[in-house]
Amino acid sequence: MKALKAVRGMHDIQPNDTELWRFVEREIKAVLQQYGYQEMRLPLLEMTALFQRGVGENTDIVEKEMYSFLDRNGESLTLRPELTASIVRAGIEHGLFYNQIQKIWSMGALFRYERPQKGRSRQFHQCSVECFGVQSPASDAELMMICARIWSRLHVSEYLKLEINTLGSQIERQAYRMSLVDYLTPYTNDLDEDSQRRLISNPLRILDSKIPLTQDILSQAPTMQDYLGSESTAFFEQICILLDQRQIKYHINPQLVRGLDYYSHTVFEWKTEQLGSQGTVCGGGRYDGLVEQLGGKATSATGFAIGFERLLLLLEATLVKDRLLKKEEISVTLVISSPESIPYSMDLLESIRNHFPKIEVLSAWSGSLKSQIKRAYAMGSQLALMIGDQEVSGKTITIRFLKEDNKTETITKQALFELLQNQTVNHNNIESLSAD
RNA sequence: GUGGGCGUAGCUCAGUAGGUAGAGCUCAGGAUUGUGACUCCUGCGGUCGUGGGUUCAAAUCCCAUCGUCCACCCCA
Repeated sequence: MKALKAVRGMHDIQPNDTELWRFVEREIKAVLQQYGYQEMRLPLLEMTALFQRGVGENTDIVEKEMYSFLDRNGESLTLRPELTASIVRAGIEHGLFYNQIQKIWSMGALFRYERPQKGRSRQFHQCSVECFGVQSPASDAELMMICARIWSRLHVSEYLKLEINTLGSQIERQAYRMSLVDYLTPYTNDLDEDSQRRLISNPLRILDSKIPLTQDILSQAPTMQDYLGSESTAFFEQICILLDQRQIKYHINPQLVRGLDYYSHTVFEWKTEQLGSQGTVCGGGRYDGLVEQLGGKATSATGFAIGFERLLLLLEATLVKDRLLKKEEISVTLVISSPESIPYSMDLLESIRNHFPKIEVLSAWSGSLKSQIKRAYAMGSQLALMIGDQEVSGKTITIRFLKEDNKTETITKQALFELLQNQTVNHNNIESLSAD
């Protein structure tokens, strides 16, 4: 029989790692709430046409990376390769964009059929943040500030660099695109294979080619800036002013293009050097045309997406992870000397759980005394509750303070509860102090 | 889709003139008759990724295949 394994490129997140995931999710949500964003939860499956129209027919995502299949009724469905299209679809469907400002986030699993490598898997997770109905550049700048605040809370600011660029309006972009094609066409044979292909399908993408010869040719090419109108220029400058004012450092990268078709005006990426070639942890920009393109009325929109796997890799690579995850719960571990102690102990533990919902109450119910004690230390408990025949018959508990010189004493259940009460109070005080 | 590295115990890995598998860690039990960490002893644990081939004999050589990692590509 063939061994059952996870599908290629789809990874289990194991118990050791979920704590970090939950921590990061919690921090991101907290920041988003500060800015008035609300959560939306969406289906994993959408009609294939949504992504064809939303993401763009000649993007790599649509051309070769989608998990598409026919439903039983013959309709083509696709596992979502990104969140923005789904959010826009849902917004249109429920009339959320009708003369309203909507600030929405969503997070979850996405699917792209790609060759797995570091920072890239076939099922991965993003948090996508979108602001609809605000045409001011303040909206673009604010999104970058949200990101900066998240990095700060996660202590990774120093590892992430912001790059920004503007693609101009649709019309300006098209004019530039034509002139770029005109410029490059005579050099077609000198371009690398991929760039030759993109000359037809998506010429702007050639700008961020890594091939030296292609970059040589591009050095004399017309630039986007030559085609920006005064409005677009002012819009971009306003964003820079706002970032400067808040002392958020950025680098203007004229080669920054981004692969999805729907962007216009602002595009930005947060990159790190720590993760090898997949260093973009967060990317976003303005996509004023998307709502209309998907059948809604024209609506300004900006947004970004954070890649969870890459963010977590960064936390691990920089060892920030170890600082973030300090165990804060009060924890006690039961140690019994024989199975005869089980009924008395079970009753005690359930009683503790009733009175102290926040305390972690652990038990192995088996193994030698030695191994149970070892486990109590390993789990980080403050207290071991040791129960044997003497405790059962005397209705007492022998406690051992695992964090303070292993002091041991035998006390009544009531005394134990008072002790736990005090510990909980002290613990809460410490917590509220450190929160300031 | 293209190229390269790697798949041996739960984990990290040794095993390179082909001779039917080892270590450390972890875990369990004991030395210590009711109390972790050090030390010592014992034990659990492997169809050597999978399938073919060469050979008296394959973890080792050959082929295929799958997975993984890194890079290209692309993006988060």
